[in-house]
Amino acid sequence: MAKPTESELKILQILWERGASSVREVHQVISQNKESGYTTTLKLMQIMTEKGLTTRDTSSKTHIYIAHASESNTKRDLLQSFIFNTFKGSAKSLVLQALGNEETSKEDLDEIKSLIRKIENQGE
Amino acid sequence: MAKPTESELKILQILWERGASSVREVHQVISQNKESGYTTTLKLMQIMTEKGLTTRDTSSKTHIYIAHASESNTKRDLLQSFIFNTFKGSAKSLVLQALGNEETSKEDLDEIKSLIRKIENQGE
DNA sequence: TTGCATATACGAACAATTTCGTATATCTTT
DNA sequence: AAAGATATACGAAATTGTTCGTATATGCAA
Repeated sequence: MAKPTESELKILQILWERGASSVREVHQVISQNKESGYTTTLKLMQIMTEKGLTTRDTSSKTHIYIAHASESNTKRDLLQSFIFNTFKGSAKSLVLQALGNEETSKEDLDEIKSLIRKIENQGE
Repeated sequence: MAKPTESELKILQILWERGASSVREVHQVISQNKESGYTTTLKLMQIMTEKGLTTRDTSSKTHIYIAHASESNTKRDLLQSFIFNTFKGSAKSLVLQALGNEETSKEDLDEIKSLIRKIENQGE
């Protein structure tokens, strides 16, 4: 699956969240944060379909688009290459930086600890 | 500080690691992984200087470049916007994904746990 | 059935990034 | 001092991504 650009990712996120949607629906969500033309969104979604990032149902006048790239795979790949480019491939560096930077709530920390425990116990 | 592009980041990483370097030195490192012309690297480093990402000592024929963007700030900013774009701003999601994806060594997990403990004790 | 609202198709402008060729200056060696 | 090696400067092509205008088709309402 091709790596989505930043704009394409935004559209994928909307499709993942809303499920199958028309261009107008997607464009409405985008317009909430950013001024942009309707045909810009249309064109992007057409390109995404060419790339295989989305598929669409063209049986009625209003085409309905569906994310074809899965959320988990896409995020995994993007994270992978981000770690490679920015942290020389070290997931640990990334995690330490991320936890160090932000205010992380007690609940979030608990969740992370719980995952670590699970990983640690896998070898048994 | 302007956000570096992917190529610029690669150069910054080299400067962070090697310290002050000439264009040729940087280009030699880049050439190990990827075929590319010398003047390409030169041009990039000139642009980076315009942007303020690097400074240079032009007192001798061979200019010596120095990273001006700090490693920690740059990585923090890049991580910030990556989390925003890809994980809707949730550092927790990113960490869970990163730990889930990769084989993380026992030592790395210990280090992460230790940081978590430190964060947890900060409020006391 | 005519006209208005709304859709898609598609070329092309624009912008940002990357790449490189060529001109020219500066050392170093003979 | 001349020649060769090595540097920078800089314009511009090539590439990739984003944005939009305009043409045209389709459905709906009066």
